[in-house]
Amino acid sequence: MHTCEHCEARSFNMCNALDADELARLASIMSDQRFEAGTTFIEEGAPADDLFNLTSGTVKVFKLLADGRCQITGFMMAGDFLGLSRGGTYAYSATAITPVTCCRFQRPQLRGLFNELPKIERQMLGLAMNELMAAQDQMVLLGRKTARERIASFLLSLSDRAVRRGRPGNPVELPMTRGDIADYLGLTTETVSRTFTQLKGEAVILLKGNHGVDIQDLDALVEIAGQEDREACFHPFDQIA
Amino acid sequence: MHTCEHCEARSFNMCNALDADELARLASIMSDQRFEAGTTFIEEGAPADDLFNLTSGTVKVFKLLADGRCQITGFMMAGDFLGLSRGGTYAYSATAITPVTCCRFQRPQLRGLFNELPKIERQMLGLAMNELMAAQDQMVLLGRKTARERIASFLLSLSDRAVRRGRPGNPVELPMTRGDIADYLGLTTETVSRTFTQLKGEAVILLKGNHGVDIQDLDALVEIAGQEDREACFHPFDQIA
DNA sequence: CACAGGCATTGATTCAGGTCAAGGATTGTT
DNA sequence: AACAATCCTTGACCTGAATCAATGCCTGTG
Repeated sequence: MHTCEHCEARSFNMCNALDADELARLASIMSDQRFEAGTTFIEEGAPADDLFNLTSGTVKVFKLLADGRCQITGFMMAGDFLGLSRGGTYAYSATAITPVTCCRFQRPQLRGLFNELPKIERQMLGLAMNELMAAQDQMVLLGRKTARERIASFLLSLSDRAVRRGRPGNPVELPMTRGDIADYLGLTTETVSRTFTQLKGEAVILLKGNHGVDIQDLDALVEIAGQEDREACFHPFDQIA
Repeated sequence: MHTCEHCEARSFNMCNALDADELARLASIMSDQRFEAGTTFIEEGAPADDLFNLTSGTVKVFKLLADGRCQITGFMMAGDFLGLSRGGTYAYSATAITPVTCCRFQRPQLRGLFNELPKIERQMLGLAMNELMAAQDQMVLLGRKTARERIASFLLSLSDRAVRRGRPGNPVELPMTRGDIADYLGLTTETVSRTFTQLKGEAVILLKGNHGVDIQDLDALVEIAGQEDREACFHPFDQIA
């Protein structure tokens, strides 16, 4: 049984602000859950009964067009929450790309807890704002960056996220496939592959099998990504006011 | 002097949940402000001292790359809030594209009010979630839709927003320039113009000068936009839980 | 260990949308 | 009314990334 006190995701998720008693209260309405790699546990359009808070593993969040085109709107990791709804149904689908553990909440119960512990609500507002800012960065990437810039930005942002979670920023772990990366960056598998090869040829990165990239020349990568505001990239707990 | 009781934005912004006393409390820390068309009143990177709540007019929110490429992340209208910050500085720039009126709050004071009136915080969480879902839709558009699909989706979403604000959904008002539309949809001015011309040629729309579009064949436009989930498009007050 | 199925790379070719360039239509100003 | 100044449209051409098509490489399974 998972206990919140030892949760490795605790320092950067919605539980962060809670003391031991409040944590126990939260735990009482929560159930631990595990999903195998490949499991789609949220389906766009299905009744949005639950909310999830990831504690380990990586999840892809995506939307599909009628003809099968896919846009991945984010890769979720420990501390991220999942389950946005629109009119009572999920706004997107979510599939585990590695084995995943998470806390599961039923909506009505969580709503009750919000009234009891407004701190949680505030914490979630902060998380939502951060996600909104990340979404805006992604719009810049999708609307205005070249394939090369997209790949460079992607590697840097994965590296940053790893560091923020207390893991090494290099080499970068890529749990997802080339196809997933393409669906996240608005490209095709082939273009992703070609761009990796190109950066490898320039000695900017080194490919370590299919799921790892060693950054050999960080400055060059930052230069290519063209995002002046790199360090400003993610204050963990900005609040709206 | 503007009074909250008669505010036309009240029914769809963060003040929605407040009673008369609470509204007065809010008004006490707020100042009315007006900006002429063309005024950039939020600059990315500047100290984020204020938060704004639009009451009329249209604002473009955008981010710039070092070489001048621009991505507009949203057009804000009555009821929308502005002023997201990251590490104490604004996360984007904002320019009025029509004359704009808004309520201005100083951050520290608003923070104090959040503690007093948690209802506001909840209301803002709902607004933020809605914005996040809109951002995800925009990622699908930017990453995976064709120019034709983008333009059709754009016209429909403007029409929907007008209806939600109690205005006619047709003809659609376009206060922004072709260049702004391009910067929002990840296209160029020329492609926007050509696509309008093409849709006009197919009798799907009718151009009414530079700032109006008459939708002649709504079904065709919906078909072209390819967004199955049109009616689900924006429950005004979905809450996180 | 072998082998099957998915995943990744690479090459050849195409095409949607970008770029460059020239007029035409609005809009606000004196 | 004449004018800039800006915005919009249209045309000709180009190019970055998509598509089509092999082939090679992992990785998990019996």
